[in-house]
Amino acid sequence: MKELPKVYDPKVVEKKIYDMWLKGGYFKGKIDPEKKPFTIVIPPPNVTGQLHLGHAFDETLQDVLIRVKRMQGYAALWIPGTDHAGIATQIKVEENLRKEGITRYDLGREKFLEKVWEWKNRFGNRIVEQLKTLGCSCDWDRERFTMDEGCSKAVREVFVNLYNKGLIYKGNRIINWCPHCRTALSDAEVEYQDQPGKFWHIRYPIKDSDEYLTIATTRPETMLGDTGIAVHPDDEKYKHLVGKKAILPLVEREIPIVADDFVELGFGTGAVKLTPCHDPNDYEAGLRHNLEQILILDEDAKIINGGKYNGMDRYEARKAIVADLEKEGYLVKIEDHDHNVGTCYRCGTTVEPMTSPQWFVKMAPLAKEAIEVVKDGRIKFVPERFNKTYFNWMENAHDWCISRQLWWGHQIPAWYCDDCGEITVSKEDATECAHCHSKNIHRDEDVLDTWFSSALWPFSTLGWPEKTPDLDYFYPTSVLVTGYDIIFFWVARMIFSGLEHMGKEPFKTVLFHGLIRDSQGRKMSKSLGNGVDPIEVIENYGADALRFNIITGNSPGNDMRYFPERCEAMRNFANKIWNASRFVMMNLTIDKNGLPEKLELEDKWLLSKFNGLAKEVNENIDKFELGIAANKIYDFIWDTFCDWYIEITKPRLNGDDEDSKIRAQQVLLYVLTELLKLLHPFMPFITEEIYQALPHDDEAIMISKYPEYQEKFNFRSEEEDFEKIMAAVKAVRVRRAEMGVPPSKKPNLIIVTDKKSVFESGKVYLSKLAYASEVEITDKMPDDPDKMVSCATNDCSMFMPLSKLVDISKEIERIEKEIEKAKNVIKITEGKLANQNFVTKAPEHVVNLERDKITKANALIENLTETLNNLKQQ
RNA sequence: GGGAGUAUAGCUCAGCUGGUUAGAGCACCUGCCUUACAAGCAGGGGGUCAUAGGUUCGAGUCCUAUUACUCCCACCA
Repeated sequence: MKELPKVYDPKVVEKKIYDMWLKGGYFKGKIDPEKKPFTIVIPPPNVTGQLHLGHAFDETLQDVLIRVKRMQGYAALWIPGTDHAGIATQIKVEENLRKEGITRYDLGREKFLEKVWEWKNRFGNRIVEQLKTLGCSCDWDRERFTMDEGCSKAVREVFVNLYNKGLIYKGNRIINWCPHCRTALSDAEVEYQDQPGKFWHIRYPIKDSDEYLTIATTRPETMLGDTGIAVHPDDEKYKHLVGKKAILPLVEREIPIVADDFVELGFGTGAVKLTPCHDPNDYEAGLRHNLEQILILDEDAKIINGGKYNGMDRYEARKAIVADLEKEGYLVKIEDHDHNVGTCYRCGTTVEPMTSPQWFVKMAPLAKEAIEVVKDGRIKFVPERFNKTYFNWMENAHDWCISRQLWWGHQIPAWYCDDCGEITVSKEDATECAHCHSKNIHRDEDVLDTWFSSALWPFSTLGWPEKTPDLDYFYPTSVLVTGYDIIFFWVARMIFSGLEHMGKEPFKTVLFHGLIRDSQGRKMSKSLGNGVDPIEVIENYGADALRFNIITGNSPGNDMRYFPERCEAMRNFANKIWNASRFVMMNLTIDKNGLPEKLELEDKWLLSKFNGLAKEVNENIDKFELGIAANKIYDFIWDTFCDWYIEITKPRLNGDDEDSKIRAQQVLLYVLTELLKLLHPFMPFITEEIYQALPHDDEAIMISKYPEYQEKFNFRSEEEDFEKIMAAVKAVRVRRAEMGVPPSKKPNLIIVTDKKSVFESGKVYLSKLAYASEVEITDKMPDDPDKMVSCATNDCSMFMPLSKLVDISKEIERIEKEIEKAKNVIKITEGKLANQNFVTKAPEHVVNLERDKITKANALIENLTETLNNLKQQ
């Protein structure tokens, strides 16, 4: 048998094991008509990013699921890949260029893209390697990238299909513009923050009148684009002004006053300036009232069409305009006013709403079935509460702005004809206008939103638009595991995309997890410097410890705090398994795994307990309660297997009964192996390492069969009998601890019981567990009980000649207390049973449990009273 | 303005469809190096399950209200 070191060292093991798996080809997802498919697609991390704890969490959940399913006999496939992450990556490369003092415009599109590809090739592998150190069992041969050939093909296919169906259109509509990234953003990419601001009250004179209207605004510079004023139709204060014109201060433009009920009565001054090009509400109102659209900001948020303010930055212009308004007497007052400011989710810059010619996906027709599919359960969200969030978003989603003024990404497959002005959209690169056949065409410069390609991930990774066997077999995927923070960005869009292009939902279940926060509950971020590098954790504690830390104590959809100390506890657990396995190996003289015909009471107890564990763990996993499952395995290994069963086998292994010795080994080996299998998805490395060192049937634990409930191991009565022995052992230990007797002091132990045969079967190990020199099992009380220390359970009274150590009066007191306690239990229970309602309405087994409780308590009282009387006789 | 979540031991959290005396890890206290493991073993202390009502034979678990914190969504200029 192999000699194992005393302390488990993950560092030497993990790399070796991972290579072994790779070599075995166990990660490969293979089409097998005999098997059911189980598919997961990885949420593709940014190709140039590096692993953070959030990924580690996400990937660990997926790896646990995929490993379990693989072991359960499914054709498991986990498709890995990375995302080109349009804005994020482009920003990084641009930042890098800035260090050299150049911008992307200096390089030009083509050269710049070369740089990005270089960057991608340089860092693209980093995160993949990091996933491997975590133990992810992805099918690396199928690794994909959202800008690889296949994905590009899928993107074009989708774009053209949707365009032809009228679900993609180009329009000059109001969008969110990030002046820093110099691109349009979708609604989802804008983060709103409450910021302290001001309310500037400005006086707008009415034409041909001495009257004026006062209007409050948080963005005075936008007045340059004002083309109207709205008041509520029922607002008595302003009714007479509707239809008249106001003179826009500073600009001197005449603008109409209109009535529109989007104006909220009683808010602000009751009059709203309308800037159709720079506010979504005003845009709509402008359309309703046929107002002129004047764009006053350019790509850098500098003023255009603003006369003397032209060229000023938006904030500079704000200052200048406020100063001018004041100078000319238009400024009524300035109030403090907090308001919600939209910021770019990538760079944090305040975005400007503005009209701009962009591409959009029409949401309403796509949303319909996307809502249906979750409502009717074809897609299940775990936890269910995210349904509501999802419905709310889907029902109200505006059209999705998909064009980005970036260079890194999928360039939009649309060509404009310089002759007839029509648009040609095509899967292949167009060479002529589809309308007038002019060769005089140029391609749209813009690229698509990153999430446009991510939305196709569940089928583009399987080969779509080709009709591949993979697609046929593995789609729809089984589970999608992701954080609730990208439900809109990604999950929602995958759902309508899958339905639209595949005609089938992209996954059956979505498992949402929460965010990992730091130990104080704060979000981990670069600026706070509170991020935890999982790679560092793996180096210190091992991937298994990290995985187990993350998995346990977490429930779906809830955020969790990360405590480094917990990794220590999990490393200790790994070490515990390691040493338990060492113990088994050290005592092993057999070289084959298999259970004996004959089983002792404790063997049956262990097998029966394990059987229950396997049942529960499978159930928990089916319900995605991975944390609970992991905890149960932890408890079983540590408590049931190590602290009880291993201790019990020691006398057998060191004893003279060769037959019993072998049988103990067989049970030890069998249960240890099964436990390792049960644990393997959670702690893949250490379980594989140990499995390889044990006599084993399968090539690798990761392709062995996942344990499940087996009726033949259901030994209920043996379980109960053995627990009687456990109770006795615990009672002795408590008594000794109370008296402070060290384990080295080993007295005789007399067990008085009417269940002699049960206790007889525990005789081999009772002395060891109860620190006794010898154990006598009898149904007669000892002659001199008063000279002994005693304790009792429901099934026995026990005596130890340690009376010198104990104060008789104290002992009497203690026993009386115990009797009191037992009597109290009886009182409460009898009260319950006296309640006719309880007895008739509660299920029978519950009532029986209560009855049983009384019987047991009575037995205990009897045992205790007997002892007490003996003591008192002195 | 709408929606959701959380509130359980000193700390971090489990507790599924209501059913024995509410659990774990860490921390704490006592005693042990008992030849697998001191990264360990045995024992222990510590909780009116946020508050107030209600449903029920029975509530940490279901319902209603309240409080506190967190998050998401929304066009109050």
